[in-house]
Amino acid sequence: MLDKSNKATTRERGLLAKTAFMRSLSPNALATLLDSAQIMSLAARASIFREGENAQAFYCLLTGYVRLYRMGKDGRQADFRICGPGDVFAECLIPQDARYPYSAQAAENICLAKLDCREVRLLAERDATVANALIATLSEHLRATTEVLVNDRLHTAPQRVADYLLERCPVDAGSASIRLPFQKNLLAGMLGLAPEALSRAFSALRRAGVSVRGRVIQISDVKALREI
Amino acid sequence: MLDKSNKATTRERGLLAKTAFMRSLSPNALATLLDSAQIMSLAARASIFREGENAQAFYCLLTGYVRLYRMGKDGRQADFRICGPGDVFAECLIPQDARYPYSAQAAENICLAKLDCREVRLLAERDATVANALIATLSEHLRATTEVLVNDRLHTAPQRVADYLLERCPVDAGSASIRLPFQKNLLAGMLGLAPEALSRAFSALRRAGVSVRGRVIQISDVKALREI
DNA sequence: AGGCCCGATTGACATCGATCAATTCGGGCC
DNA sequence: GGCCCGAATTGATCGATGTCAATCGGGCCT
Repeated sequence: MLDKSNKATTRERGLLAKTAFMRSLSPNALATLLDSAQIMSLAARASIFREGENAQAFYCLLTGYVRLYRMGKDGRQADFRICGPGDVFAECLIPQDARYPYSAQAAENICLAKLDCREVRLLAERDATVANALIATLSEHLRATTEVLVNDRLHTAPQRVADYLLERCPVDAGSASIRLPFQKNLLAGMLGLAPEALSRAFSALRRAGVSVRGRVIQISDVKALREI
Repeated sequence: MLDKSNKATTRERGLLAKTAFMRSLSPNALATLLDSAQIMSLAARASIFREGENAQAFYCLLTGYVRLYRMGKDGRQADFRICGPGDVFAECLIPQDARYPYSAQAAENICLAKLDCREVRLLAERDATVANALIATLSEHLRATTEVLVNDRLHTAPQRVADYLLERCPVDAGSASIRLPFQKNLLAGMLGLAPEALSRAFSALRRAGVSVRGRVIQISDVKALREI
């Protein structure tokens, strides 16, 4: 479990700068953040932070995937967001939230940048581009989370799987082929399903022209899938 | 269905100014917003805006309750947030979201203030207190929505009802009495339940010392309820 | 190439919650 | 205080999904 924490290399600075969160920052703010970023690598399954820990960092994922989840009293855990390359998470920007309200775990080997949220907060006060980026990021997360919540309440498992697939199909394709960027395990969690239920949802979609081989998913009739 | 749209009276300005969103604004920004606010009253069940409509307003609720919901293809609708007095909703702050991604409906007779989100956006660029207020509001909404999502996935109906009750009990009380601020209908929606399921959840909680009479709920043993 | 191991699938079952229908309740109004 | 309508409860049933257990399969390592 490599856990060295380094300054960003040129390559990493490039990756970070292309991120949705950093793309629109003023050159000044961007430089400040890049300079203070700590780059770290973590092995699959490593914990990034846990529910209740002191929240002073703010993360930007460079490569790999991360699970954000909460645990119930009985020990079961529920994912509510899966972060991929370029995503920002744990935006603890209001001073009040001193503790992380959830846990974060590397779903595979990852590389991420750690920022100090106090610093970001102060920067946002002086530089409107930072404040704007925060607002845009939060808005987007809120939209996405709301979407997930509504989907859970409105759609069955096969419908949610179909939605997921359709979101990454070219809009006007007749057929399509998709390669999942991670294990089905993760996909199940992000759809709020047990792995078994995901499997069954895929079988249910066979009749709609969806065939699965490992991580590769063939969709013979995109339009038909939309009707599910 | 009264739908007049007026300048804010002194009383309404006072209410608005005490709102979580406006409380921390600079005097300048506060005055600007209060001056441009349109106050309107709507009858129960009136639509405030609908999914897909042009999003140019930003609302702050003064009195009553509002349902935010989305509709599925089959016409069923799912609430994802219930707004009460002082709440802000439809924060369409990034220029990109030109359309409301959901619908809003008055759950009872309400009084609300309508702001221009373009104006708020511009104000946020110049005044850091506005940007800060937006960040705080969005953070809080994100936290709350995440909480709901996780609760849905982790807890059964009686547990979610118990959670709701416990959140509005004095922390250290042995017993408590709560008066619901709205119809059970609304509560069901906000917990993601059919009204029948809410009823059944309440009966299930009888064994834990919860008794219901109309809108009044008696909890004989708060600590016991926590164990559910 | 073979074997191993973890992830994925399948089956059987239990449980939860939605739905539909039939009462009952409660609160607002006269 | 009584009436009446909409809201809430209760019952019966069904479908969806979680859970546990067994098996299968693919990828990876040697």
